[in-house]
Amino acid sequence: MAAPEVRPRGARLPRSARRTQLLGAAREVFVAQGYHAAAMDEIAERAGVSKPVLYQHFPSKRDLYLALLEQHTDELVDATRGALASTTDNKQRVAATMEAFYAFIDSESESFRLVFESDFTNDPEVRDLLERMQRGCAEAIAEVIEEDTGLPATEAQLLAVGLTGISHVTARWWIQAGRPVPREAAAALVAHLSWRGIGGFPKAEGKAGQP
Amino acid sequence: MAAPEVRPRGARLPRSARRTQLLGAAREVFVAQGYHAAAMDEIAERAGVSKPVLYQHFPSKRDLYLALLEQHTDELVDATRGALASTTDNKQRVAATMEAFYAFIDSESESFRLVFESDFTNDPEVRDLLERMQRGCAEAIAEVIEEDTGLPATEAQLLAVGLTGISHVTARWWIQAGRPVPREAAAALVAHLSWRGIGGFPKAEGKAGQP
DNA sequence: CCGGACGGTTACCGGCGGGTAGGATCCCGA
DNA sequence: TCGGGATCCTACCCGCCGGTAACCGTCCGG
Repeated sequence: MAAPEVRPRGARLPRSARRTQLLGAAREVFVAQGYHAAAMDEIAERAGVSKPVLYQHFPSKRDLYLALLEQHTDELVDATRGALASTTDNKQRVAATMEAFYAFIDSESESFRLVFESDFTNDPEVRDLLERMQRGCAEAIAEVIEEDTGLPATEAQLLAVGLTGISHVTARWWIQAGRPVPREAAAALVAHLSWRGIGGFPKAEGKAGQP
Repeated sequence: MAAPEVRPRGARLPRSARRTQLLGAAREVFVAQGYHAAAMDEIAERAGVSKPVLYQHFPSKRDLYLALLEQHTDELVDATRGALASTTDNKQRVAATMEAFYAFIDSESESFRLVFESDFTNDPEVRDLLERMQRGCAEAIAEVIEEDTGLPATEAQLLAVGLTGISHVTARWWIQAGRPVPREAAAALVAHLSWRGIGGFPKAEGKAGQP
């Protein structure tokens, strides 16, 4: 691939600039290799720097990973909140949220892999961050559901989680299958599924369905 | 916890019995710790046996994990196929499939964690197994969708994946939240969501929704 | 009584990779 | 010109764990 392999060595950088650059290199490596297979040496090399420099900015591999992860989970929660607030028509809300979700997953950096394909979920803090993220997204959605349907909180939460599940799983499938349809089409189809259900699709002939 | 810690040492077993027992011990450890944190020593100890015995049955940690994983992915695909074949009414098909999915996840052994929370997805063969599993489930569902709606294969596949996504994500949430509602209720609610969509739930007052 | 197959054990190796000690360089203000 | 405080490097340590070599007891057929 023509990815920005190893950056030129030798250039000195002010502390904060170096830090963000290291985060970028770490993201690339963690996304490509996962937490366990990623080596600190490799992250350092990718950034054009030696390992101790990395440790001057982050106390441990784990902390580096957590910093990165938090950044991206926050991003998704914000995107979800934004999409929900963009309209008051619920059907459009669903569409907007799906679109936001697909946009998040479709980013060049593939950073969604950190969030949805983490291989460090054994760590309690990682679990906690991911759980928080899901709560953040689901509660925002559940609030709307609860308000508009009068369902009990638990049920609303379950439905909300279901909606995030649709987007999450279909979006990853869509990427992994090589984006077989345009992003907007996929998001729209999935939004339709979410809004009308699978029973809401037209029947071909006299097959079974609703009476 | 009162989990069956370490089994009594000293008993000799015929080869095949030992093998299945080792698989059981491995499942317990992998489920509790994940692939990376699990040590071969611990699996052996859990089975009341020494490490070389483990290696007389499985050539490597990776192979052991793969054997275990394949077993459980097959299980889920079969359950899905069974549920789809249990009726010809599509609405009931959805309900049955959800119920099957929830049953799979609600097993005592928590073996679903191997499948849905694997920390070894970096491995190509693991990826392949999981991908196969999703294809297996999704294609079975997509076949029905395609046949009944006349949608193109890709679209049907996307919808099918969406339905698996609902079950997968809600079921895990339901477990993680401490099973806040009975399993049948959760499965039924989620089946309703899948069939009618979020737009199919009753409105509380004069709020936005379908016109 | 004997040999060998089978199931099991202890004790060890080796490398990978996270983390660190100690020193070299360079910029900048006095 | 001369500290001194950044920034960065080479070189190393060491613990963990997957995997193995070599050996032991026991049962069974001849």
